[in-house]
Amino acid sequence: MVPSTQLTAKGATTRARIVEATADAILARGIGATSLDDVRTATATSKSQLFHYFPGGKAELVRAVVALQGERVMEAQRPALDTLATWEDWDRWRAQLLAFYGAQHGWGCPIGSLASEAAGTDPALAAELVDYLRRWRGHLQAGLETMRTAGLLRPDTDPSRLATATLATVQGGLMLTQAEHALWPLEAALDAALAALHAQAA
Amino acid sequence: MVPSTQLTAKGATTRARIVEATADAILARGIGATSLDDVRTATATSKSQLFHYFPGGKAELVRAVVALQGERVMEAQRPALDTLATWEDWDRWRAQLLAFYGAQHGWGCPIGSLASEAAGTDPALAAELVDYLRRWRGHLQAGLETMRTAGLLRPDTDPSRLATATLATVQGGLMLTQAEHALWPLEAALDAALAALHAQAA
DNA sequence: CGGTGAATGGACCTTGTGGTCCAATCGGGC
DNA sequence: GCCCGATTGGACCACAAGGTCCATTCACCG
Repeated sequence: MVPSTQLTAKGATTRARIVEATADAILARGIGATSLDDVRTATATSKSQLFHYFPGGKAELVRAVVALQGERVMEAQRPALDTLATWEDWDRWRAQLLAFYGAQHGWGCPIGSLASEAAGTDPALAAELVDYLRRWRGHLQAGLETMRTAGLLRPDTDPSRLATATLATVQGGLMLTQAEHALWPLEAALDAALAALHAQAA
Repeated sequence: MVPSTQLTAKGATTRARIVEATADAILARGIGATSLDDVRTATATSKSQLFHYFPGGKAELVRAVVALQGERVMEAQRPALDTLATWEDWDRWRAQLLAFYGAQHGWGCPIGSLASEAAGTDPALAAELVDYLRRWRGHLQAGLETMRTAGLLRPDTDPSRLATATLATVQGGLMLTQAEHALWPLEAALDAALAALHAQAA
């Protein structure tokens, strides 16, 4: 984690530029189809810079991208994600998701798509991505538990399963978004996800 | 489409063996991470055989795999997929999906995962996969329209959006299945998908 | 049983890619 | 201004992967 070499302000800027450009490239084409030469070209850097800032090579660069994108996705849902205690909170959450993914360069989810790709190629990276997915689900689950306790959801509701299903619907919607190059599948998916939640209302 | 060279029975067998083994490999590791040498090893064939049966090289082989897997996925849902006219039909459909993906070697959806991967790397292949997804959604939509006409669903139901959302939930569940290496996310997702449908019951 | 085209084996080529290395330059602190 | 480490440039390497090619074997058919 701690860089073996000290970073100056200039260095930090360059490093950030590399990570962000790589994040864009990976979102567009995936990990396997993004070469270091692509990154080099997109950032106007040299090979030595890439390995200077990421001594671990491509794997370390990809990990940095995953960390960046993971935080971005979580942050985009805040503060709603932390307090899904009322139906209004869920509506806000829905709106924030649509705003984030609608404004994003390219389609699909930077977490979900990579999780799918890494599952079969890079177990370590896949584990990191699964971690983000579980944290995401955890937030949804916590909200559902709060609402059940508050009597907004039926007592027989299973927050864990319902949170998983909600996340699944969002992710599936994003996959279709990626396939159709349009946002509406995510809208439709979110509608249905919230409908499934309302179906459990007390 | 028509092979430039005639196939004997032996040849057809070899060809099928190659396609099936490649399908397994691609399901496990994805297209980009499956090399022709992997296929060679898995099928005990030579380079010349691969290009003899698939003159178009890897691209043509992958297309054959997509066609095989696409048909398999659709077939696995039949006959329920063609007549989703009652709630019992949807329950049967649910059970068939779980049976198919539970018995499958490896996790995830051979259509959805590839659609996500191909979206950023191979537009032509992506189009083919999107076609399968649209046909899939079309079947769900047809069922919903039948049910709405029959008065089983509220008149203000939008079969198109609801079908999209249902497919999204299934696909998202399969993605989580791939990530968690377990079937239960798909179960939870299907529960919620059917709940969302029932929420539109007349 | 001989011939003909399919089926197979495997060497070889080319390109793309991750990674290494060394030299040159920049830039802030003494 | 000088020094020293951070920064940058870019040649170079090793290897994997897709693809080509030719020679050999196999199997059916007259």
